[in-house]
Amino acid sequence: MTAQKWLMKTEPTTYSIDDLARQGVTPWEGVRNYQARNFMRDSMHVGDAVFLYHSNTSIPGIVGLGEVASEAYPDYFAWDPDSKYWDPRSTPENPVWYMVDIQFHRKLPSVVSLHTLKKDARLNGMMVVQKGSRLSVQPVTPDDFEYIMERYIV
DNA sequence: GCCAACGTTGGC
DNA sequence: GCCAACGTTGGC
Repeated sequence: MTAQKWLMKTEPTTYSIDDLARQGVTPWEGVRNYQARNFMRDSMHVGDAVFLYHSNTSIPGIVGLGEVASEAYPDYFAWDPDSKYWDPRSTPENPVWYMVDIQFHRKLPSVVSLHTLKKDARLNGMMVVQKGSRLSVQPVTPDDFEYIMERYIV
């Protein structure tokens, strides 16, 4: 079975592709949605390829490539009252939220915009182009991933 | 800044 | 268990 592929959103004002480029690898903390958590905890594995996506910005779209660098482990930011990701329901004994480490591969020379993805009929099954799609961690089919790589990413 | 879509919460 | 109210996401 081939490795799963993913799309992970981030708001560039919070954590951008440039921040990731600088850090190289980072814990992907702050995911507070059960479906997204389940994908990370149950289906992600080291080595899975990731599209890094900027949301809530002038040109939303895929801005870089990365890789899952750890299996899921508890998001310890949830235990820190000083963190904006604090959630008192989560404890070290009973973690509610999980995260993975993400390894930077490269920043794209130009954004593969959401607009571009939406225009391409070949991609109209993709989760991110669906109206109202808010999931910040999404699976991408190997077909769609490969197609985007070949068609839009040199 | 607006607002549609969605997820969560809590009263009943 | 239903569903209205509320909060958040994120495109535009």
